[in-house]
Amino acid sequence: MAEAGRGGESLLFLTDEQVRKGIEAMFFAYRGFTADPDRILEGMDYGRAHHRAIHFIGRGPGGTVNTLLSILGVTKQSLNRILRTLMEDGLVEARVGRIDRRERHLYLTDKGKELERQLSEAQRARMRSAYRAAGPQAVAGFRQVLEAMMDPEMRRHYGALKEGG
Amino acid sequence: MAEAGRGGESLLFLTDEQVRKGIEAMFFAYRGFTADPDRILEGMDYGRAHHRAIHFIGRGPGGTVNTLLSILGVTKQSLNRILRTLMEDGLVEARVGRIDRRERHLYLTDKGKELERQLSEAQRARMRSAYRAAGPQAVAGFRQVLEAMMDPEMRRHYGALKEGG
DNA sequence: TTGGAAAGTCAACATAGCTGACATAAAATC
DNA sequence: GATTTTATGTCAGCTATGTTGACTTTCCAA
Repeated sequence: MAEAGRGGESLLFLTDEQVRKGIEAMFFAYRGFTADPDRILEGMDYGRAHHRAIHFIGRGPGGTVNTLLSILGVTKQSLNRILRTLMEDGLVEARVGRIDRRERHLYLTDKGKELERQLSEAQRARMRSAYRAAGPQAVAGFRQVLEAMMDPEMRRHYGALKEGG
Repeated sequence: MAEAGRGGESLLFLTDEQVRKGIEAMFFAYRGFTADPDRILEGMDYGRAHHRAIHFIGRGPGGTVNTLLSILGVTKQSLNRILRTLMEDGLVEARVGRIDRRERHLYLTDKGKELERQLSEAQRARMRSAYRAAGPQAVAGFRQVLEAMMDPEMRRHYGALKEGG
């Protein structure tokens, strides 16, 4: 790989080793990223899949099952199992669509919102602390790289969620 | 949350919304991050766990099972199943320790190196392309935030892997 | 030399993915 | 009005990869 010593500084950083370190950074950081919610959920009958469903239902209340399906990228059978338990436990509510009555629109109940808040707070605390440690400029770069790493369809979903900055 | 309008610009970016977007960026980007190796492995009898084992054995040849265990953060029983199939298939070799004969030192065979190369190349291509799209400064920020997000023990492993810049 | 700790293995179980087949209801189309 | 398509849900069964518990082999130290 090594693109000759004289490469402009715009290319110099792309050594194989640098790229590998990026890969490992993603791996180790993702573990930290999920660690706190995982800890909260262990003991309850829920797992990471429940967390993801709760997160995105909370983020886009009234979304349909199909929407959630394409955000999460799992099969309907897999999602259905999760949703069923969440509804049975009264964390999520599915309302029949008024315009198209085949659709189910998903909402968090108060109980669901409470768990969402708890999970989210733990995860945000870590993210906020990482942001603080790295500084504003690093945060911008972080988001740029991650966005460039997404598949186009995921980037679409990502962009569709309401913006904060 | 909302830290009053007058917060210095060093704090202003830490709105709840910004932090949530960071969380979602991690989620969607990680999907892209694993997508290419997953595609390669589907059809073979291997999954993501095999990829991780192959990656870190390739990265630190001669490491013991215990080292790998603490890097991967799974139980030895879980790792053992993965390692057994990789050894049966002749991708990984375990050599009994010369000093402490309880230890097994792990190495990739030529066949193992070949699969490692193939997986790594796919993943590096995406990472490199994201790096290019985002630019050198963004890459530095990306790594800073990810590093700050790791649990300390993971950061230790991360730092121990040979540096490239 | 014996007993505990460490490394690794075997067995059994749980979670959450997957595919395939099928059911139901509603909407869209012909 | 009949047919087809869409959205959702369900059953059954498979796979990958986690888990715990019990066990063996090896090493070390009291």
